[in-house]
Amino acid sequence: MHRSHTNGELRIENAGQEVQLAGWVQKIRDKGFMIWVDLRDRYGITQLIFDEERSEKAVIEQAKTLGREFVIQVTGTVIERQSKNEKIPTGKIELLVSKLQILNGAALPPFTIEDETDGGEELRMKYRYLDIRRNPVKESLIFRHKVTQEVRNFLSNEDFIEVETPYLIKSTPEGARDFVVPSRMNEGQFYALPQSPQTFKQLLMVGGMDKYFQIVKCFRDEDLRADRQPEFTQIDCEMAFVEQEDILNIFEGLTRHLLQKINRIDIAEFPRMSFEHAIKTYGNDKPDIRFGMEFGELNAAAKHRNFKIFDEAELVVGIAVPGGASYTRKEIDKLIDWVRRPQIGALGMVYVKCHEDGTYKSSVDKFYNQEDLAKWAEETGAKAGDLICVLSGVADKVRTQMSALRMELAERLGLRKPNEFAPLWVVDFPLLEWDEETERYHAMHHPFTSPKPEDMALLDTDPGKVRANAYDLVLNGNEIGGGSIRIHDKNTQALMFDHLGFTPEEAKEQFGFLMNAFEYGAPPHGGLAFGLDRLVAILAGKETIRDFIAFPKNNSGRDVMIDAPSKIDAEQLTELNLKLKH
RNA sequence: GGUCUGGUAGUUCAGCUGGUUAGAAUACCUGCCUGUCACGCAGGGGGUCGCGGGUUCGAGUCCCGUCCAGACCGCCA
Repeated sequence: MHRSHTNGELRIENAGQEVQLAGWVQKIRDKGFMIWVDLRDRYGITQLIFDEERSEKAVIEQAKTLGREFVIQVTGTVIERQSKNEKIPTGKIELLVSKLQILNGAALPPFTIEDETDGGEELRMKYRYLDIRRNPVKESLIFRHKVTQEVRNFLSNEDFIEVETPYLIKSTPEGARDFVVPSRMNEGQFYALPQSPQTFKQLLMVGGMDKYFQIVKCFRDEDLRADRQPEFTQIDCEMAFVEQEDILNIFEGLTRHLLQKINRIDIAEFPRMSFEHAIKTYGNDKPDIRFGMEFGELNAAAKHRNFKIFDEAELVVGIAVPGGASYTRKEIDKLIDWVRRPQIGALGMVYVKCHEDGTYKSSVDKFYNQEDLAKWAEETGAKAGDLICVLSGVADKVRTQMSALRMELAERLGLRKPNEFAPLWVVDFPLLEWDEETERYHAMHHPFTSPKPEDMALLDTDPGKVRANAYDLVLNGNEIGGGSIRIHDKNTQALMFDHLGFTPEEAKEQFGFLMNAFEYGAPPHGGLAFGLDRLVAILAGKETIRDFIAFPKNNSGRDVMIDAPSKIDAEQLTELNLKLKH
């Protein structure tokens, strides 16, 4: 078994050479007098030829037994093609086969191994190893490799050290549900798989590692989505002796580096936006700023005109839809239906058409005159030819609804261009978030996040108002990274746990190791983590992260290829001292 | 935990208000074809309509249950 070249390599200059190739049979075109076989490997396709006149009969007979996806090795002479194929790099040559060896036969694949496969999602996942033979999946995995390689290059050049942290750690009730692993040697006790290496990277800072990173699997036992997997990869980073500004600068640099190396794009603007501004202007904390359509708050110009719905609303907010004035009644009704779907949950939508002649036509002309509507146009930035969409209600709900509408309209208008990139930092996140269910404050980021010193006084009087030294990196409407300056002294950390409703005993039980470490000279530190799967997908201009994961799980957390999770036998249960309820 | 959509040939799908022998494309098999590369032409095989129950003279089609898949809400510090 030997190959002298790959299937993507041979050119017209190689004509006359005797070579050995190996790979999979992509396609057989049997014309009777000649048989062509496309031989495929990771690197490309080379056409093999078996010819009545030039090949030995035995070799032709052998070629007739080939099937799709057979693994073969051939020896032959590179010759110039009579009819060339300009579409592939090897299209000027073909290999006149003198010796054919079938290394392995193949059952008929359940779907076609082509760029546009006929296979559905489930089937492709069940036979993922066949799916990976297809160009789009193969290229996606190679693309991911390039991204991680560039991440390692950049961070290593910046003196970061990659350190591995354990996967079998301790369960904590904060945050997402843990995946849990029973311990055989410690009866009745369990490890948890890390939701992130958070505490370990902080301990590495105490250990003097200064600048750390790790490309690391994390695990969260929560329900999945198209872009959410139970195990996913983070680029996890932490630095000591830094302030927020230092971290933002380094990772702005990493983001620019990736866009430069991977996408050949130099980012001009890399804005920073406060959480508050993002919420008010875009209705969420991960704004897509590739396009405008910013919120205009219309309370002043919409209330006290006897329109009851707006008068009773906490917030009236509008956005301008470019060119939307030409929408028909039917199209607008459809839009109204769209915002009224339970997933969005708006009760209705008011609209204003901004005509070219400077007049306005609204669905609420009974209550508003042209002057009022002109004011709305001003607030939303609507120009002649635009449509203003207006929603009202409880402020945070309206903003969420309007944000969904903004994204949907931008999608329909083609404003979310996959090869355009607009990164930004969202900063000054609130430290705490009120949780209706448990009726207490939760850490918005995590309990190790440092409050802004100037807001410390509010911690007792108005905890919801306290801002954190926390930041998110947002790219094209996706949160791709988030982090914070951490608490590094014992007393502040104890205070935080207290505000989060931990008793000192609980805090000690769960995070005693961290509090202990803080007694021994913890440096000021902070960091962040990128979601690698999503980052890679976005850089590639794709929506689904699954193509960038070699062996992803399905909607219900199953690996349909290996059929996991699965039952374990009674002996294993006994050994682990476990008993199933049912 | 909830809402919605789907499950028909190896595969992707069509199949109308219930009505003869369930179709198309593609893949596969056989034959033909002197330059194919989405090859072409002729022919052929291929189905427990996810599973269980019900309504009906009659169910792929209607109803109930169930399983599986997908999208979303809740959830994801």
